[in-house]
Amino acid sequence: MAKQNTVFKDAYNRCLKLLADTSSLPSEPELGQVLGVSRTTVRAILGRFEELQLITWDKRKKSVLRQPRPDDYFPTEETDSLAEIIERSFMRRILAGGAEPGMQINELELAREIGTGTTSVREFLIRFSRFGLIEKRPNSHWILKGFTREFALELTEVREMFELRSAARFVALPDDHPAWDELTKIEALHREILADIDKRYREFSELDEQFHLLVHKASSNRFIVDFYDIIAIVFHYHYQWNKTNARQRNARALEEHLAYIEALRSHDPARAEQACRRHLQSARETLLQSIP
Amino acid sequence: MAKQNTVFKDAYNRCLKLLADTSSLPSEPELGQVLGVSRTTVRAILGRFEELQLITWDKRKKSVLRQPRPDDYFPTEETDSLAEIIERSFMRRILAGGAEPGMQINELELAREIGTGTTSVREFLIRFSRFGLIEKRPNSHWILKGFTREFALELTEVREMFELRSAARFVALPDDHPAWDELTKIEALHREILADIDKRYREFSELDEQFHLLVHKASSNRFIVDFYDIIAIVFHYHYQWNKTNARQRNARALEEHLAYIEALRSHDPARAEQACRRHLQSARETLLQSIP
DNA sequence: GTTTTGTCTTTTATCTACAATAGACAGATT
DNA sequence: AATCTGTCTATTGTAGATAAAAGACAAAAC
Repeated sequence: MAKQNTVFKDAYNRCLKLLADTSSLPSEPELGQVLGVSRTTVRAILGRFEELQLITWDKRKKSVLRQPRPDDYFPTEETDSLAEIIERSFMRRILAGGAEPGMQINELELAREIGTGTTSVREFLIRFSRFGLIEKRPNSHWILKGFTREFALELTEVREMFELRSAARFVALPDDHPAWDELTKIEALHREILADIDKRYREFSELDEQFHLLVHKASSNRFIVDFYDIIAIVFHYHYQWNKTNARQRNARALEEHLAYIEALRSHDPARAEQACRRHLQSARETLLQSIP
Repeated sequence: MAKQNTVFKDAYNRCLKLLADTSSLPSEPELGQVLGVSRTTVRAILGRFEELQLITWDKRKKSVLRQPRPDDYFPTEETDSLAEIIERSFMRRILAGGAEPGMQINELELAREIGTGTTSVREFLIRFSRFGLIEKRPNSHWILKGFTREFALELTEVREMFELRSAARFVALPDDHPAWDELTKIEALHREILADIDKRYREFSELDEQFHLLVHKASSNRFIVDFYDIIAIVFHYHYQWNKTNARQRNARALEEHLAYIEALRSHDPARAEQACRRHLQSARETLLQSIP
């Protein structure tokens, strides 16, 4: 295969959901907009719908014939892009598995294990290298620098610089800036989850990312915002991997976030800095605790 | 061609220089060490030397037969790695040429113009994307964000944060840390160049990079040190491109560096911060002046 | 006149292949 | 005993090919 048709399959599945709600579908360009794909892909989806007798399709008329059944959907494993598959595979190996710092990483071997071509693995490693966890020896292998204590300390040092700066910018944002609205939404979600913490504490991870990204964006600095990718990926996999006391940790972090949000709202730089520092301090401790 | 043999050609040229000074060459592993290549490449070089009757080669005996002539060397254009060629080509297009922000970048077209395969161009763009000058639309083209005023401001903002922090670490370095020795060497070079500024002001660019990298390394933080790559590449191409008042600008920067170095030597954090700020301020102004 | 569709071209994502390079191992040499 | 050489294998860097996806343009439909 030259290219996985995951874009098609994923858009197809999402389009099936749309189809469940209406009796006829909109125009091709509009569908493309909604699904975030090109007309070529939209037409491929419509073609398949027609084949499976889900719709009749004659130019502008696209009438729904029947409701989609569960087996009309493509299995979710097939809708992940290759890059996602490689990333997960790789992260599992280096975070969960006993991967020692200094270990060599072999493109060919990785590709064989994941069942993919070397090019994709190679491109992944190049992209991934900016996270500071691996390093290339030209004309030779990659070296795993490892998810070590030093890594975590260096990461949090920069994170703290960036987030303090961003928080300072945030409090100075004009009142009509859309960030305030988003902050309100995020705050509401915090309260919802806290109110039902025993059942919903797992939702924290995603919310955490949303919140901090919003703060970082206030910096209006692409380097600061981009750096948040590193933090996000580290915490993302870290949460998946280290689940001890998750409920309690998340509850605490939610409370800290609420205090932090309130401080941002106060427009008082000193208060914001204090709340930010307090939360970052405990985030750092949590991260460090999980590293042997 | 599957792979350019630039490693061979470059090592071959360097080995020719070694050959000019001795009557016999050391063992294969030792040569490999000196040249930074594997034994396979060393043996290829020795084989070529023998063919060209530069040496006789019988197992451990490698006797020099004649001095190398200028035409024994490979032309320097052939010793640059593909990545270097692509980088130069690309930077020329986006810095010198009238490349508008928002312009689309086409992998295939770039590859054709440079005369290389798409894979290499693609990998270059992925690596280059961390510099924040281009951005990928998945399944579609890259977008040039451009070397704009905002870019320069965002870059210098982070640079200033990082360098101030690094300078603060530098003054606290123990007296026996090797960085002090290197600082002494760099200072001496500054004085040499200043003493003959009219002829040697062009050497500043390289020295500037060396000096600031040394300071950044004091942070012991991979993210801070890695970020310096971005600054280095921007200033590198910027110096090549904007040569107005170069002599005067460089003289001023050299003086500022000397004050900065002295302040670092004083071990006084406040003095170091002041000197650092002063220099960064004028570096920022210089950079901004060159952007329309 | 604007939007949509049908058709066609171009570009990207990915695989495979192969020369250049690195690296491993046993036997030879000091 | 240590190092070096000869030989062999494995991996990387790069090109080229191809299906998937994007996108351009004119004719058709509203």
